[in-house]
Amino acid sequence: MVKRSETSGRLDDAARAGWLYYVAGRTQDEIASSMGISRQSAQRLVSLAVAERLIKVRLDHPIAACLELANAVREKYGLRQVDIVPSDPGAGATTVGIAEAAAAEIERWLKKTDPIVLAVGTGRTLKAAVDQLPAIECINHRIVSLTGNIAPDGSAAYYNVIFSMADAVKARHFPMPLPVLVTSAEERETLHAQQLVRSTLDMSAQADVTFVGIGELGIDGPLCVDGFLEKGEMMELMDNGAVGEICGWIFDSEGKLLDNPINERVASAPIPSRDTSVVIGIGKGKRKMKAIKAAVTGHQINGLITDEEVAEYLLT
Amino acid sequence: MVKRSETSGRLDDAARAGWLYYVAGRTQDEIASSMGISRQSAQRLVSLAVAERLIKVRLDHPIAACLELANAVREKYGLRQVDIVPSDPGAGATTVGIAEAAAAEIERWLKKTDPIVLAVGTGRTLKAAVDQLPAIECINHRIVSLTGNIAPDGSAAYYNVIFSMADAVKARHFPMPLPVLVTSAEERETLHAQQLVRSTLDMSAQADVTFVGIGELGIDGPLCVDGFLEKGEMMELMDNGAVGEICGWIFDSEGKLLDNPINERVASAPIPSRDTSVVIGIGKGKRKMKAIKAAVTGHQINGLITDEEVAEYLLT
DNA sequence: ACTGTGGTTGAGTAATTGCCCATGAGCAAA
DNA sequence: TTTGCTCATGGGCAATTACTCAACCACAGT
Repeated sequence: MVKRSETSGRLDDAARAGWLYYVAGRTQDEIASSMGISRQSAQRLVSLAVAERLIKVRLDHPIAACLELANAVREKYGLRQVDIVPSDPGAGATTVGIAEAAAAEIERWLKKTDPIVLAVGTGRTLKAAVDQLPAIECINHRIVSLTGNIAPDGSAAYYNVIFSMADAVKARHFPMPLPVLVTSAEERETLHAQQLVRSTLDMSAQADVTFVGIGELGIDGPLCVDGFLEKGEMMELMDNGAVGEICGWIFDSEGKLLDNPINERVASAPIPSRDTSVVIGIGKGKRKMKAIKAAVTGHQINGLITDEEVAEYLLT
Repeated sequence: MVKRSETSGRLDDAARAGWLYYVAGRTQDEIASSMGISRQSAQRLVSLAVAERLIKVRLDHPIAACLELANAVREKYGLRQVDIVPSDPGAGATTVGIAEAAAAEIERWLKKTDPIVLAVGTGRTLKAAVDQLPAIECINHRIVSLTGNIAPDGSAAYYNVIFSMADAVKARHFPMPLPVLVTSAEERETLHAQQLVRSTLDMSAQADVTFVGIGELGIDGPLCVDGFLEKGEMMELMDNGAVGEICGWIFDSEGKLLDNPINERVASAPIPSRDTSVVIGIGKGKRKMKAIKAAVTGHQINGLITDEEVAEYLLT
């Protein structure tokens, strides 16, 4: 039995219980008696292990349907890489499944031995993916955020994922000390000219791989919900043909960045080159379908992680 | 509600069901209805996915390796219980880690409500473990020492752990009022025939659980250091194949007790039955490896608390 | 010392899952 | 066509697990 120091002891016990349950296949009763605790406590430890993401489950079998879809989507849109996860008919717009898949992909990159620059955008889906990451130590890599970490109300933006990532991944990380939207193009110029910002922007342009969430527009889309845009602004954007955004950059149904006042105020770094690096978009669900189709059509991204439902839509 | 065609393999369905169950966290009922099959079939698919190793579970925590080692050691040597603590490469032959683990295990037994007889041996490791015990009150239990409490020079032996234990644990405790080694087999008979000794011996034979240290031989081993044996005697023993001792009982590399004059002079109680009770050996470190391997091979013990280093050695 | 708060525990109970078994479909051999 | 075999199926039920709740404990702030 591993040492039972007060604080870390609980997680140790949780890990032990989780291992006995999932890996060794013991029942919770057996675990309880072997650890000298009650059955209920054993159950709690097991669910704690799950809640703390100590237990990672992955499916080691390419579901043929998903593979076929992935291939078809990749060919049709000329993408470098496509991952399709099964749709979960019950759960609606949640991040279940896609987060794990994205985390696995991120992990794959981080395990490379050669130093890489990994850029991340923002969004709930990406946040969920990052939360699935195990602890990794990769001193050689650098992680850079494409988007600002300051919310409209001045607080640190919750969905700025680089901080969550720093918790799990031991690597140098470079946040972007800017708001997401500034008040004018001129202000953006000024801010971007600062030395600190400048170097972060330069680094992001050299990213080897980039993970971004794909956001849909609409009055219940993230830009409105998180208070970046007013309802009125959103309606106007949509009237002008906007269908989605990546890191705040708004694009139309062809995937072309819109030439409008909002995009001039976006303080995010430009999306790294799709010619020389891998830019993987993450998103699923009916509401994001149009945005995703636009993003792949206009080559805002050259990699995609999504679900069956969206994949089938992309093929129609 | 997608009906699977027969052509798509059964394993695909299993993978899908397994994914929905383990990754998406749906119940088997939900999976059944979304795949258009009965709940039972869904259950079968899920267990098929597990049986076919489509589902891989891993524990993302440092103790995972220890648990796997423990399982492997337990199976290989047919032990009832094995605890492995992480090796601390910095600390050499100290009791760091293992003492806490052993204390936790002792505590677990003492917390039982049904009255038990707990027997203890001797040794530095066991002493360190007992020192880690918190104050416990357990009037119903009895604690009995297997070994004498009189050192070769006539003083009370420091490493007789039952007195340390009595400080922390409020329970009736029964030391063994004897030397560890007597001068001859005849003297042992005489002493053991005494009423007081007799009853303690009888009680030790009924122990529900026993904790013993595992001692290595050698001129810097405990038997020599504590003055029980002369250098010359030790060398002779080792020439005769002795590799370790438990409570003074010396055994060879197969774990068989040696049939020699020293063992005839050991005044300790016999090690309680490994068929009807739990006898947990405690020890770690390179120097004890051979002794530990012998003890588990010869079933001198049926439980083990050790460290990763020894566990790996045991598996070679 | 008092008290509220956060966290843990075991009991009880509802939900979920694992497994046995009778049934019947599919199929090859008689 | 019949027989015998295999195997998937769903019903039923026992085992197992998840969740709720009240009680309890430790502790920080009056």
